[in-house]
Amino acid sequence: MELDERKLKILQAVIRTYLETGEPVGSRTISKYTDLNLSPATIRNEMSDLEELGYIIQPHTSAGRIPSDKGYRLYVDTMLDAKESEVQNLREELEEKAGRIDDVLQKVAKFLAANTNYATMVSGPRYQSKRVKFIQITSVDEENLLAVIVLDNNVVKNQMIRIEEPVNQEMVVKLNFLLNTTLNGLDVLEINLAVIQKLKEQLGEHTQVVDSVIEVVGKTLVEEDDLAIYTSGATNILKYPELSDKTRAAEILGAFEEKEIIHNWLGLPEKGKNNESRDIQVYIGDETQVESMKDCSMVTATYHIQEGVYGKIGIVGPKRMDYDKVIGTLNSLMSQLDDIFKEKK
Amino acid sequence: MELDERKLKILQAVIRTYLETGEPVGSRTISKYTDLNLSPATIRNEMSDLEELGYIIQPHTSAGRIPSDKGYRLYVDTMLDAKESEVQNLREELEEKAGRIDDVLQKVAKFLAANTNYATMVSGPRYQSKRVKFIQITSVDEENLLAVIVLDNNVVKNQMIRIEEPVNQEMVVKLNFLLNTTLNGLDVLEINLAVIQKLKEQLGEHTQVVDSVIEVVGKTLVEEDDLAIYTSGATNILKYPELSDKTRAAEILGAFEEKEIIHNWLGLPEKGKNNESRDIQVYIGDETQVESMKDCSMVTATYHIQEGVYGKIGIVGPKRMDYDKVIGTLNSLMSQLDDIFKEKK
DNA sequence: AATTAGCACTCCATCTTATTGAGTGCTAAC
DNA sequence: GTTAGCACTCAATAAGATGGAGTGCTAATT
Repeated sequence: MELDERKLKILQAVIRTYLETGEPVGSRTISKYTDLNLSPATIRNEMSDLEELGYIIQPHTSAGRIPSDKGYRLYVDTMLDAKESEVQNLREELEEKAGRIDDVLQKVAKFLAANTNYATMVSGPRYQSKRVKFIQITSVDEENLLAVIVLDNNVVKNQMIRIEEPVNQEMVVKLNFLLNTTLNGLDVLEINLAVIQKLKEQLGEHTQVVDSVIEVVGKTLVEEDDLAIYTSGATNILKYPELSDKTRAAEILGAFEEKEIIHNWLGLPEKGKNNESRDIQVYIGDETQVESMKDCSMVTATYHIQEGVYGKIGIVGPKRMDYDKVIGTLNSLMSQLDDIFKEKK
Repeated sequence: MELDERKLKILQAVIRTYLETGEPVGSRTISKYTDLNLSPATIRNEMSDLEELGYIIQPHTSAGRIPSDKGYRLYVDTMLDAKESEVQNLREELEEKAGRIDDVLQKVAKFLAANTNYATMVSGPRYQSKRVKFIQITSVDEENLLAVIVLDNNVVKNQMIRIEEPVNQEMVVKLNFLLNTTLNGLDVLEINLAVIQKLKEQLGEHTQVVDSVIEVVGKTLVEEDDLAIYTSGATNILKYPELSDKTRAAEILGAFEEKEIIHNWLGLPEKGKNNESRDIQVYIGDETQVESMKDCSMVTATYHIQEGVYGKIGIVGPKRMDYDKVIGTLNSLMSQLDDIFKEKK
């Protein structure tokens, strides 16, 4: 059996209607909905075929049909129109904040949650390689030194170093010189115990203070930056009866509290099809690879800050999410974001 | 009518039982539970009195009784035993992280949520006055200057400043000198447009670059630090039937996504009674002043990092929360925290 | 050969109606 | 003052009864 034009139209009608109502869709509804002018009986026959083909499902004998994962997939891959959306208003707000990337991303998450009524999450940019550009030790007061480290992606780290005894200016200069000559240009991944040990040796005569400074600087450099994850609208999940069952909702909402979990979600491998030109991916039901999300869908998109520096945005909702709108909004948002970051660069 | 010894005992029994079960408590249950050896009939009479006094409530005619807000309040104020709790294990984990206060606080939130099964929130320390200790402008590369600002509470701010044309070393030195002499020791609240204007004037000959540097430094100083709020276990709310009604749950959980709201909650005025010696406050039902929390209770505690620098910890659960355990845990945790921060200081 | 009307059948959702049982208040006895 | 006894109330649960949306099948129509 083949999917002819008419079956496709009917499938589309079933899905569209279901997306709106969340209720199983019957033949009579479709008969009225479409421009096909077919009687319910005919529709029934076609729907029976569509079920046999695996695109729709009957929750129970005398109910209408709802889309299967396979049905959604077909819909997402072939039946969506490109649409413009209302991202414009966000633009200027973002422009203003563009300095603080974390603010921008938080705002993006909020905006998306508010506009789509789904749960959203945004991961901060991951820098692929980080080289030391510049290190500076400064004496703040008698008890504290301040280490400021600039990486080549212009990320700044700083770390107070508590010291027992005051350090004289000469020593600070010497330390700065040594640290810079040794570490500059090194990838932070290359900075290990051996390098630190070597550093200490090079500084022939060295006090305990110097030791600890070098140690702290080394540690600061190596330390994992924590996952920057911004979420918003997690509670939107509760708006959809099919997800708001208490245990399931608790699982999903719980996951939204754990940055690591979110990070994993956003790290899902890309599916073959690329919708539009942007890196927008859709995961339906089991495709999310997460048991507790088997009744959800997730749409992800990738934004780029500069070559090799990117992060992801994800939107989680029920399978009957308004893919059209979500993808449209994401598309539009992505191009705005890329613009903003490009300017800034 | 007075609250005699026996009435108190019965009230206590009602509350204790209700805390465990969450179900209205009947006279027969109490009759068996207490060591009073009274028949259900007698208990009934006493309970009738207790209801008249406003300490307990009958949800409907033929149900048992549940504590009223007034009943809980009496219980919290007078009937709790001090108890030791299992905070010890947390200690060393915290010690290790003590450097990064935000990590510590996040961990505290998680620990409390996991241990109490309620929703928890922690606000980062608020510094009452912030004076500039030290400013340093450094030239990072041809396109960027880096401003590092240390406040007297040892909070470090830094800000990249993009510049059009390279700045020579001499100018940087001059800038540093000027900024430090003018701003050091000033409270950030005192740094307004006028001060910045004066700064510019003092620097007789000044290029546009210098202008922008001063502007950026000023802005960075004045900018509100964002609210540091850490939450955990919000979804625990769903575990309590009396709160997991969809709309109510959505409201509470939604609030947990908004830092401002949390911040307001934690800023509630203190109630008269102080439980134990620490600043532990209990807000029951309407006392939270938040409509959507009228079926919740909140316990807050204050931790101190140094003189005048403190933050708050809050635990939100159903009215029938295990006050005994929560307060015990908080008490113990607070003293641990205060210790840790003191050492670190 | 495709479409449609008609009809019997299924099954969920909803409403109605018992039934149960926990709990109370009251009265009279202890 | 305490308690046993009893009638009464009311939520929660269970057990039918009803209705309606929807299907699948068959036979008639185009």
